[in-house]
Amino acid sequence: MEPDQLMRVYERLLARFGPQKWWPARSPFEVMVGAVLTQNTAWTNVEKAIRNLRAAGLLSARKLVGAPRDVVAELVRPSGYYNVKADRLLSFARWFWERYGGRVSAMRGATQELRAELLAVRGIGEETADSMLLYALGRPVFVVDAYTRRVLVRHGLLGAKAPYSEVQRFFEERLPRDASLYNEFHALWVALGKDVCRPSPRCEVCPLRECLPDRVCAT
DNA sequence: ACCCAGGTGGCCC
DNA sequence: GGGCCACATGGG
Repeated sequence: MEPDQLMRVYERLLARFGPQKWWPARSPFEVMVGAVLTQNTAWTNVEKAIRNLRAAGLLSARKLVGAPRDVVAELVRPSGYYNVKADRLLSFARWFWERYGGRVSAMRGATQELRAELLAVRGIGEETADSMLLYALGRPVFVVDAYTRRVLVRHGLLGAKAPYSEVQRFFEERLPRDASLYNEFHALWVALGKDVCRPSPRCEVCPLRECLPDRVCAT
């Protein structure tokens, strides 16, 4: 696909779904907490967990590091995998506190260096790291998730087993390196995945058809 | 009673 | 280095 073609897809999605206003959060730290909690989980459940953490006053690295594991687990219970996620939140909070004093403004390094640091934290994989970089730090990193894959694979634009880095490159090598664009584009792609490009698809109304006349949705 | 949701790490071969 | 598996709640 040509770069200008992908930009037209973006315009079409924006016209269809409107601005998505991601990431819904009150602070960059809350974005990072949400990025962990939303792993394979519906966002509505994450909202409940974040409300619990806020009510307990734990939405800062300083407070979170001092919280007992079982207390955190109980608070994040609505988001599922609550034992796993309590450990992941605490390992992230410990790293963030010790490495950066719990201050997002201290994360000034090169994007790829920061990415490597994040990936070294237990419970932070590629999507979570990239979500933090883009939505908490405003770095131009395109986020890849299950929706992104599904839409691309269905339209035959990528193989089903394409690794994360390849899916990411698909967007980054065709788009200007612009964090605002990546922000909105990823969110719109999720909107598309939730709407017509569901597991049980309604491809007859897929807005991509107008931009990709040579592509036929596979399912 | 199913299926799905803004993944990740461990273990196996 | 890929293929399974556990992890768990809440909504359709």
